[in-house]
Amino acid sequence: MEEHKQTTIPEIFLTPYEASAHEAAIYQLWEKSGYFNPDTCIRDGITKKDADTFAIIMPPPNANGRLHAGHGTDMTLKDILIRFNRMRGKRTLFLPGSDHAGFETQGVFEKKLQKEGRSRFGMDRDQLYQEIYDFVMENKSVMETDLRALGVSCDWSRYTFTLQPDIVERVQKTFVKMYEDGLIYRGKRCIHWNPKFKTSLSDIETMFEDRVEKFYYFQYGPFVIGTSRPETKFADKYIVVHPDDPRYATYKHLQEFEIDWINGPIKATLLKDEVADMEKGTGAMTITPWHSQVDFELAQKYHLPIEQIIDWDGKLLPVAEEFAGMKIEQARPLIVQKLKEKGLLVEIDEKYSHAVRLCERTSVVVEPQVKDQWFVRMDTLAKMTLNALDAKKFRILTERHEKIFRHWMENSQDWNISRQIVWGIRIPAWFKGDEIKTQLTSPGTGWEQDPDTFDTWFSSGQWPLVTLGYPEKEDFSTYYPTNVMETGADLVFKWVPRMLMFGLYLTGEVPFKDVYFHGMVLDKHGKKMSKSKGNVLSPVDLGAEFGTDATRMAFVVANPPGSDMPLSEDKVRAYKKFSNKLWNITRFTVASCADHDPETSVTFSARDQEILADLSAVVSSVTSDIDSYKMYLAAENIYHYIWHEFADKVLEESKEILSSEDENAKVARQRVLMNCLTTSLKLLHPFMPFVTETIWQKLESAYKDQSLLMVAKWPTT
RNA sequence: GAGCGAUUAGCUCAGCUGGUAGAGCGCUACAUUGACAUUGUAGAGGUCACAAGUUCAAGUCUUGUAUCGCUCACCA
Repeated sequence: MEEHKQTTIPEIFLTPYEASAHEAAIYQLWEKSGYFNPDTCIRDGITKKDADTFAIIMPPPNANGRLHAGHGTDMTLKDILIRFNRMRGKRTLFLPGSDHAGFETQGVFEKKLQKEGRSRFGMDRDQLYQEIYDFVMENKSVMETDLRALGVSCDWSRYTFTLQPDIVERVQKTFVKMYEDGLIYRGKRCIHWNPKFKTSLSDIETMFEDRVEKFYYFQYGPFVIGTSRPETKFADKYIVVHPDDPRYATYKHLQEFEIDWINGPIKATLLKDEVADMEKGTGAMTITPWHSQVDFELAQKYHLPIEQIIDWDGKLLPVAEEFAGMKIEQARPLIVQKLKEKGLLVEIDEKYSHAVRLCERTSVVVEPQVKDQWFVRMDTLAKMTLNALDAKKFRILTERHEKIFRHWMENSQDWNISRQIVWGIRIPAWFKGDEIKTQLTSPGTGWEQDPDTFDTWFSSGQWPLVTLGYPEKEDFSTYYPTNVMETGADLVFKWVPRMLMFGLYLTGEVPFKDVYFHGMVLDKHGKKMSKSKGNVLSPVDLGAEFGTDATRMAFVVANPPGSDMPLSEDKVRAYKKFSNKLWNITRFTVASCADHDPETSVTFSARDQEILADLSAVVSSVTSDIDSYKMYLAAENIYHYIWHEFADKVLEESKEILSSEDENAKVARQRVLMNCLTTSLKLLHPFMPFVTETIWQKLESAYKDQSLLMVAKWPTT
């Protein structure tokens, strides 16, 4: 008997589970089957032609680097949903792609240029574009390899890149349509300017940093004004005070003063306006419309002249006279010194703390500048989106994020979509003198195309539409709207609202029904992962060391929607042990059932029935948990069942029955065990696809409804 | 400055519509050629941040306080 068992256990089970020995081959098996593509599933009769659809558009990882822990969570959660629904017989599409990530990629590339002692300025536009293109293509393939390593079951035949010609054309057409509909306008506004990378930025591409700096008080005629930026004050000719400020009651609105200023006498005018804050400093300020949004708006209100003080490189212009050509940091102390010598410096507050706006990607201090740019008018689109939310056309799974989302939507400013970089989709607008035309091809001789490109979010905002081939392709009518948008909470403003706005605007329908935000992956102490702290865990490296399945489990368990999750190697290691536990459970079960004939009829004992009922209960709870996006509970549930119920209790108590003389009882129990095993493998497959499929491949075909577990039928109760 | 969240066993966290606390890891003891030491069995460990309130009954609802964290914001 012992010898018989030895020969029927596949040899593979005799040594511990070694993930790296199986994963690549298993992925190849899946990919070769063609079943990542729903059309192939229909062709082979695995999925019914009229089955419900389940579609997820992959948030395109930026085509400029490797996958990080954030992607790990992201991809794992989506792949679980996809595998689950595929096994349930839905027409399931996971559509992959990558994003050119305009400014970010160009930033990465410019660093590379810098190392080589080169600069993009002065480079030919087409040459620069081509070089970045080659650079991105190289990195793109790395990213695709990483996705495969994570076991992501996406349909590679539908792979989309944001700069491929049909996508570019679609995005440009949207621009033209929006311009015609009055949702896009070109206007001179005070925008965020990055003087180092020489491009404008939208609000969401900037961030604030609290800094303690000097705050200066200067005598400005009869007033004392405060400023943290003396270098912008050369051309300030208007003082603003609050109309109710008693300190300035004796002065009149529009009263003029002859005063001595940095570079000599000037004529200044008093404005009384409520924007002035009486609590702030002396309650009096001068305005610099070209370099401040508030001041710019005030200048527009009173039709004041505006003048540029700082150039596009961040250097002072001739208006600064002796300081012209100087960088701000260099000029500031000299200007203060000069004012001090003139007796105009009243006081310096050394500990003034305020928020400084920085470029989110490069941490360069942003300089407000007035510039002609293209803007998307947000009011109509935001309202459209909020209406859809109110009408429950889509829902945000976490209440907290819904609040945040609403608040942002209600307060969103017009969106600057032009960028002064080459890496992106060129804006299809043409200029001839003061004339403007928006169309995809040149209107004729004498017309110059706008050199600017779109903000990345202008194209990725249309991602669900363009990937599915809006408006004419069949995929669009089949899979739009998609089921769920699962993405990082950091995209609650950047990406999600834009997809909703574009989707609703162009099709009248939301692009997805549910929005699932996952939190950030933190290190084991709950700190942000960052290269400088050296606490970064790469999903690919973790997968190589502990197995991809273990890594996936670590990303899912205890990771409820909306909250951040600490991750440690210990956690991953725990699930590596679990892979091996499952491996040994299989070894024991298969060995114990080697002489079992799956065709014979059996009579279950009361205990057998109880075991099967328990199994059923697990099936239904795992199913409903995933259905309600509680993957974190489902994963724990199936883990707990397999280890502490199936292995610790069922298998242990079965040992006696399996070695007993009661042939009927033994055969029935064997049937029960094989049932528990195959059902467990199915339930666990979405979470731990590799080890479950590896085992499945070694099971006798009589126990399988499909030769690939990936497309086996999800158990029902 | 505003908003939001968190505070439960040493660590990381579950505890849905209120009824006298749970999981994983860790720890302790014991077991070991018997599917698996990437193991099993047993066990220790918490006045659920603090204060007040509602209730027959409160981690669970209300209010306030404290600490931590996140996000947003045109403060000269």
